[in-house]
Amino acid sequence: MFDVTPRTLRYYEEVGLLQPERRGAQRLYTDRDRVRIQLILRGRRIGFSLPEIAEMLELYDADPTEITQLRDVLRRGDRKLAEIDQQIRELQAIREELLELRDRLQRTLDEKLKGRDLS
Amino acid sequence: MFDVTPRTLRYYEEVGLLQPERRGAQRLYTDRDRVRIQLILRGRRIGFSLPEIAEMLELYDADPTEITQLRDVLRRGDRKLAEIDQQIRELQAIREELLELRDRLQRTLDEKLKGRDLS
DNA sequence: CTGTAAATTTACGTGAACGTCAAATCCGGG
DNA sequence: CCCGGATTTGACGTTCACGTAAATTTACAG
Repeated sequence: MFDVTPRTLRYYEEVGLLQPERRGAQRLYTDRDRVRIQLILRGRRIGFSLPEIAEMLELYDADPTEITQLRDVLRRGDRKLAEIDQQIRELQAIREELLELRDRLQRTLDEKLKGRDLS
Repeated sequence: MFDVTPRTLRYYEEVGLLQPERRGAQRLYTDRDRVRIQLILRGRRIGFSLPEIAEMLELYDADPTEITQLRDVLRRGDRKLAEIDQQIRELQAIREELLELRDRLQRTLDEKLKGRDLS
């Protein structure tokens, strides 16, 4: 369904990212599990480690009854947001550089083509 | 200087990302090397593998004399750009979700505080 | 109940990206 | 030239995120 092997799902369970129900010995992945799997895979695609992803998932399923706990979750969420903003900035920096490089190459290509026309 | 161990630099050299000069047996890291090191580290921070980073570095130091080669480099650069744009989009998606979550938590915190005031 | 296909468990293997440690080598100062 | 500290060179170890193969166990049609 998500192009993921059973081994991977069991590993995610092993490290605490998933807790599928059991019907006897078989694992039952609920909608909640499927959502979490998608979040995990997206996190992996952008290079987060499984512990980092775990931090983010904890933000989601935390049901903080205590005000101090709630403040704590908010603080951790803000830290994560700052990290992500930083990462976006780094990606945009690389993007800018690649665009510059692209323009340079494009110009030298244009020159070479013009030179060829004149010959 | 960049908070990186000698072992790491030698490993990057081993896999072809760096080619520092030698004064006798000692490695001499030039400005060019230092720039490359920064690019490598930035790539690592945002989760690129060393082979992926190698691809990008090749784009920089390619000096394509042949027009076909130049077109090829341009094409590879565009592919990389597309990947990076995709990654930025995924990060922004996560960012949006975290912001939503943050707002929800903030609101329940506000309610709890209001409830406490009234008691 | 029984065979068998599927799911689980257990355990070892793997590639990437370094860490770590010892041995050898180099290199500048006296 | 000699020596002590720095650098280099293997070589093996480690962690993460799974892959893989074998042995069990389970589930279910007939």
